[in-house]
Amino acid sequence: MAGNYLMIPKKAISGTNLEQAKSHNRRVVIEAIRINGALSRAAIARLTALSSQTISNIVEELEAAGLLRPEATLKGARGQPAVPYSINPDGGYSIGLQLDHQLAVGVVTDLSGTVRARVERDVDRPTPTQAMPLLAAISSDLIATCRLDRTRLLGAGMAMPGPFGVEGMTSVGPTALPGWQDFPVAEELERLTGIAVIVENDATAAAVGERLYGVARKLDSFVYLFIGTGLGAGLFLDGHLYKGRRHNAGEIGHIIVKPGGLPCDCGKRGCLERYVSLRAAYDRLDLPDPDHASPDLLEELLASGDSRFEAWLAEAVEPLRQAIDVLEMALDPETVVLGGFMPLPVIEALAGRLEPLHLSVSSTSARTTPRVLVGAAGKDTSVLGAAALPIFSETNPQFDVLQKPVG
Amino acid sequence: MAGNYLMIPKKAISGTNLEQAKSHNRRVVIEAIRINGALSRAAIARLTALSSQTISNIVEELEAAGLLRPEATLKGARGQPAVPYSINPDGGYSIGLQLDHQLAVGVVTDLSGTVRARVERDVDRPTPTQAMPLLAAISSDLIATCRLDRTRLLGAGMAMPGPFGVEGMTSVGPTALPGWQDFPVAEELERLTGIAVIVENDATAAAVGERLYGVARKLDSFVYLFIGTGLGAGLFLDGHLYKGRRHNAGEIGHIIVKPGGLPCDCGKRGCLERYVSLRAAYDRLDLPDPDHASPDLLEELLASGDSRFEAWLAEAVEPLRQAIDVLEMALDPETVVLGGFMPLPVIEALAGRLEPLHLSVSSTSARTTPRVLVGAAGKDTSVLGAAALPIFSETNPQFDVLQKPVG
DNA sequence: CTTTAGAAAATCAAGTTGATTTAGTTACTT
DNA sequence: AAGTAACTAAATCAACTTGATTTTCTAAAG
Repeated sequence: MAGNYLMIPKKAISGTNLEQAKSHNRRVVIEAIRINGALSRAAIARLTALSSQTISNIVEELEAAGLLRPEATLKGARGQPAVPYSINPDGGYSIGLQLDHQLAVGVVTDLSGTVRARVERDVDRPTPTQAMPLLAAISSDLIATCRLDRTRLLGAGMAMPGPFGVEGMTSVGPTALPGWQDFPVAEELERLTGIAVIVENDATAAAVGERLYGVARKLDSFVYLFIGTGLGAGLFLDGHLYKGRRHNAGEIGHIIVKPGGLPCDCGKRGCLERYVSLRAAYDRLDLPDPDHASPDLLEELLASGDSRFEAWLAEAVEPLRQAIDVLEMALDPETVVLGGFMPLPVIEALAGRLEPLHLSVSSTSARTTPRVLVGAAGKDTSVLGAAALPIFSETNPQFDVLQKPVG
Repeated sequence: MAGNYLMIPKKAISGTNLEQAKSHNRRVVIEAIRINGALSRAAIARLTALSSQTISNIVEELEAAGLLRPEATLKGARGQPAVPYSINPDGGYSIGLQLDHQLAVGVVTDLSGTVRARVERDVDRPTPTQAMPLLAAISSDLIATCRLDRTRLLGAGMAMPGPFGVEGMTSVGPTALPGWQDFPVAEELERLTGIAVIVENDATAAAVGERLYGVARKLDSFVYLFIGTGLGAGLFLDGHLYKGRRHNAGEIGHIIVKPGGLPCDCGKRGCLERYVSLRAAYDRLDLPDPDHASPDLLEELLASGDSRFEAWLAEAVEPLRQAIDVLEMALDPETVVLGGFMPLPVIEALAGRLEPLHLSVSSTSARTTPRVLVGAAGKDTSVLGAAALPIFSETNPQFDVLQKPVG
């Protein structure tokens, strides 16, 4: 009856102890403040169901560590006035890196997500050997221009197009970056920079950004639909980032929305990203050199009311609706957030034409959020998200934190 | 920048303490044994990264509580012989209930998932007022026939077709049960039986069953594709059951696989479950009374090589392939498990015709499990899964366990 | 065949950690 | 002056850890 595929004794989920519990509680405190804004100790205690004494101790520690800072005492209510605490932006910094077909971007953000420095370099479908030194140079530039306190650097996050490590998909076609299949990006960047690096696809990074600082701040389950050169989704489910078995969850660019439709380099026909993506738009416009077109062009064409661009818009809406439908049905999220490299006005134009959305499990009158939201971060969404990755991993309450490191 | 949709202070994730940690560790021990079979204390300690002393204490408690029992001492190796502990089947019981268009089934299982009693009643698209007393009667029958020790009853699980509470979908069409929209099933059953009830859709219940006792025992992330009257998926992701914001995650019966295809009662055209479901098969066979057809008929037609049934099979394969593709792309699971009310030979016939599957993120040579597996539980899969629900919720390590009950 | 060394499992007892409890104290409003 | 809410300090408690010890076996040596 049982599956005999894995006879190796599976490593069990590991136990926890007081130390892990404390780490969890610290994260819970930070998360409570991040979601709700400045909070007094008493308020945190109420929200987290921890005793006020425990919260006092944790807040004291976090303040000493520079992660929290007291705000002006709140007078006007009965009783002893409360001292609200907020997250100290200077409590930590993070480097965000983004690599795409034509652009490498790097930013430094503080704990509040504010950009402290930004660097941009042109690239042309870079291979790992070209990109690695460039990204390392970008991060040392960033550190230098900010005169960054390395001890306060939480790490670096990097966003790049997925999928990762799929034979016949990762390196194939105009929406993929060639030569990256199975390249150990994080390890190599860590070696070059000496900084801990977290690599995610651009959609996942963007999702984390929106969750920490954007429209998804209070959401437990949402999907970020990232329209870039290709198209992918970042999944934030039940308070956790869901990445999938091989880090490829959300790679829905190649789901079939029109059986027998436009041929795709992956070998299938009618893939979603043949209709909804920068590349799809470029192709539809019959640009002379679609490999080197810029998203800005689309913004201009939209503003000028270009008829061919309008035709693309019209044709893209139904596949996009289907993508949203599929995501809603499969994941029943609180909302779907739209964003990516596609210029904001174009995203908004698409969003504006979506109604009526398909009937789905999201079609209920008892909603507190709209079914579709436009992301807050604009076209830097994936670098900002990348920078958010280390902050997220250091401060978000997660199941893993409760697990003892085994070995 | 931030979303202003929820100005009510969001309840933060809550903290933890020693008590929660202990509860978590107890679950971790049980889970380790469930996944790996009988384990000595020392082995559990290694697996869970807890100290052997801690494990000794926990095992002692669990044995005293009747949840674990010692097996024969393992001699033959050096050192003091190990005493393996396994889960005591009689440590607890659970009631599983299942309701569908034509059948209500109830089972009692023990902690090992073994069926101790089974009851079946015919129904005909029952409304809540018809079904509730029937289900209550079934559970008291079960308790009586087993002479069940009520103190060892962990609870009851119930599986029924989804989606739940979606206007224009829950109660519409031949694959839905009418009159159940917004009916508080769990509350009502609890009131009638005095037993704690967990309600899930049949696919989710089946997923839990396969995870506890079936082919998915060692898997962290998988999808159960449930082919019943309609079609839905149960999602087990990163060691957690993912249910979605409104308990409707995985309701992919109404994703569009053939734009402009067969009309569906939900108002769309080309929905998946118009091609892959019991109902789809019945419809394709032009049965005189498809509302009262039985899955057994399909098994007979398959065995006899009926040409119309073969035609349905042939037509169902591509939509099924697409469904698997969508699930793989969206969730990058370790595997997709096939099952449901569709008779096992038919499931196997479908599975046998699936190759070649679409290229997806699951297409990689570095796999330890096949992309598609057939579920182990057969057509009782959803009742057995339902019975597994309370056991799962009482014994599986979950994030929530670490959270203090607030209030 | 007996003895002895070695190994692994299990236990014992003391020690540590961090949340909770209890009993205040402080600093406001009314 | 009374009341209230926020915060603090010390003592308590629960559960994991540590390290030494005991138990019970196998394997090798005599």
